[in-house]
Amino acid sequence: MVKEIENFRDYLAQIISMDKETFDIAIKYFEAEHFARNEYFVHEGQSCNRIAYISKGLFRIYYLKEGNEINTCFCKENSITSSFNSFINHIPSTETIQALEDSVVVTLSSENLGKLFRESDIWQTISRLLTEKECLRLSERAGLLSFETALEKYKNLLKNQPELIQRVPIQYIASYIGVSRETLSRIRAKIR
Amino acid sequence: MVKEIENFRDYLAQIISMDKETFDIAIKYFEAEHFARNEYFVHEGQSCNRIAYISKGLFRIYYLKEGNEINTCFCKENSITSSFNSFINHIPSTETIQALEDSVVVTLSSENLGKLFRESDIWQTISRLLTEKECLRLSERAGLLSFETALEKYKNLLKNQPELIQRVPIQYIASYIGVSRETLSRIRAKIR
DNA sequence: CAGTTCAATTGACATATGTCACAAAATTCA
DNA sequence: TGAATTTTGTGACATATGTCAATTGAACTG
Repeated sequence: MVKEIENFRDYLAQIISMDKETFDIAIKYFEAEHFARNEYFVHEGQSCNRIAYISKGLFRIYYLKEGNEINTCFCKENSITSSFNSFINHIPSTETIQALEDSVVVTLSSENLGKLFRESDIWQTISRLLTEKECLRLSERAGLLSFETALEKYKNLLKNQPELIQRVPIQYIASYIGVSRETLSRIRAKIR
Repeated sequence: MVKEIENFRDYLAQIISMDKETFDIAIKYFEAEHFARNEYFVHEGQSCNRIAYISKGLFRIYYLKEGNEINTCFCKENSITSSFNSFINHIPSTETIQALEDSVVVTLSSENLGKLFRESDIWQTISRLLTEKECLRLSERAGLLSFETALEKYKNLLKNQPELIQRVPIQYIASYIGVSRETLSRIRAKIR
């Protein structure tokens, strides 16, 4: 089935214009994979040697802090997910990535990405642009976490990523915005 | 004076190995600049069309939130500073960058960076690697800001960037770790 | 060097948020 | 469908932190 590959093509087309052939040559390096709900893309401690374009579904990234799961990111369809630090620097991942819904992804191993780098400069550029996107996301998140009240942070999320509240359990949302489960629950009661 | 250019060369050498000539060709695009203490590299609202390698000195990055300055980053010698989102996407900066000490930098305009991209792939790679570094820094910062007590955050800073406490006014440190000036002051009193 | 401004500290107090315990609701799965 | 499990919501309470005000200390300036 090639639908997910086509989705990936469209996704990249939004980032950079690219010859059909350039992409087609790369297809051999891609791999379609299915993740059932609750399955793991990578576990903390494992090296994450591939990146995934999410064609369908939803993942969360979290790490453990004193036994509690801290969610740092929710990655939905038509975006990229990976444990970037692990992927880039070939070190064990400090975070776990888990499917929250049945998901279909297109993966690319770091080995194959290396090959693509050698085959065409465009992959180097794509990689840079995607990294820049990730940077932007992270700085927005850092801004959100500092100096906002729990209420403001939740409203902010409602504004920027309203679907998440429908698709992600509230307990996960809580740690994502840096408040306790109970506090978030009370905030939600107040807003209604 | 070329000392700051040589520092920049050494800095890049740590990131990627590079022909002497490749760097030398690029030198014509670089510009050495001095910033006196309290001078601004970029103001909020301005477009930040250049990036700076800091050969000597210290800068802070901050934005205004309800009249208060929120410091998001301190950039010291032998590192890069810029308002990245503005620089990359050619949009007005949401943040201000100010010298905290007399500083000497090597700047590169986005226009000239574009030229370098066309002259040699290596600048594309360097750009990606620097962006990846920035990503890492940001995700660490996000981790620090969420789910740490004020005390933990301060201790963390002491551990990871102890010089900052010597070089940066405490009030700036406070907003950097996301606590009030007064709270930080009390924490410091307790630790001693 | 005195005077002024700015930065850091400290106290008193209000409050937002975390924690623990339990109840209610929703979801899962046999 | 119904029991079991998980998730969400509430209450009571403790506490960390913010806010406002006053004080002390340091740094700059003429």
